[in-house]
Amino acid sequence: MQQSLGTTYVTLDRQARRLHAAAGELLRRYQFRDRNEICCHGVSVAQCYALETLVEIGGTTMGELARRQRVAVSTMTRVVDGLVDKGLAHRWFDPDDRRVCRVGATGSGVDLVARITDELVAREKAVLGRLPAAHRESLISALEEFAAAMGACCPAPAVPTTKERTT
Amino acid sequence: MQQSLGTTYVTLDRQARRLHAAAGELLRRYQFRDRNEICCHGVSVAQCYALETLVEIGGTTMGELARRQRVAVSTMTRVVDGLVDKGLAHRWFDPDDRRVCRVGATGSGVDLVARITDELVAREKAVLGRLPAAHRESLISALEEFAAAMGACCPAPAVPTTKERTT
DNA sequence: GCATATATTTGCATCATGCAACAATCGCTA
DNA sequence: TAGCGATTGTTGCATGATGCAAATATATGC
Repeated sequence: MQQSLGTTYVTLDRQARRLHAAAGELLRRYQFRDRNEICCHGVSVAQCYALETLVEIGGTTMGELARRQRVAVSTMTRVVDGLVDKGLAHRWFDPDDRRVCRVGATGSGVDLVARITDELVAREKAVLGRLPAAHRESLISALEEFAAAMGACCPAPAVPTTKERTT
Repeated sequence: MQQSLGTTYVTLDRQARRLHAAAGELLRRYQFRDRNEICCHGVSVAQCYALETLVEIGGTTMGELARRQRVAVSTMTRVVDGLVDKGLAHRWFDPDDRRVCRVGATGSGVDLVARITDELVAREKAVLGRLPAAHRESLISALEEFAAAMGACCPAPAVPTTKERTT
């Protein structure tokens, strides 16, 4: 396969369009899956994502949580409100800086995330099972590399409303 | 690397968890990108997706459009309402079956999709450019295969409110 | 102590989403 | 041809996500 500079560009353009299509399709499939699988557990999709992050990193501040989920802090306020109402998270002022709100998952929050994650991971397993075993590892590595490249490429100030300082 | 039956299962479980994490991360990045990139063009994200599909398949019915986007028909009604209000799509009754509503993109709809798609594809190109050239093709193929496997695995009745018959 | 910066919440508006009820139409059958 | 059930789509209603701007509370620097 010989490539001049010109065909390289054409190839990249075609690849980008295929990537656009495939990623969009994947996005919709995941959104659909999440809508259907998560809500039966009594939490919304956004609440589940936030709680998952809380469990994963073991508690943080509102700003950091919003940054990770890539939503406005005000949105995260309401998402966490819901989690607190349901007894899945707790929220308290940081004694060292009382402007800061620290958030953490409660015991039942941890349990719920475990249940939901197990369910979703089981689905991932089923999908992986449909792929040739030799393709699985490379798919996952490619996804990880891709997500990292996207993060590096689209800087994303992350917290739109207030400037977040990289501590 | 030797594998007993036991370690195979362990590996699959670990892979599924990595897949879950990577896909979730990717999902959030795309959602964030779409929120920021699409809305400046005067359409919502859902409207843009629907319009993109309309352009791609050259017009269809409400039910089919809803099925492709994996949302309820009632939701799609409102999304298309918005597109029609903006002059980006048109809607008319099918003469052969007047229950059916056909939808299509207008000229300005086609133009808008072209503008937005170009912008998004340019971003995909930038991301691809950050990957080793040798990885690009395999990433895209893997994504396509993965999306297909998800579709085959999670049947997804597709239209939640009304039962869709596989014609 | 006061001005400024930071972290978060609240008010407000927009939009997505699903379900249930309704409306219009089609196809079939008596 | 009238009627009945199925199909297709829209509307009313409720829930929830989202961002921006204003307000609140606290910290920091002078």
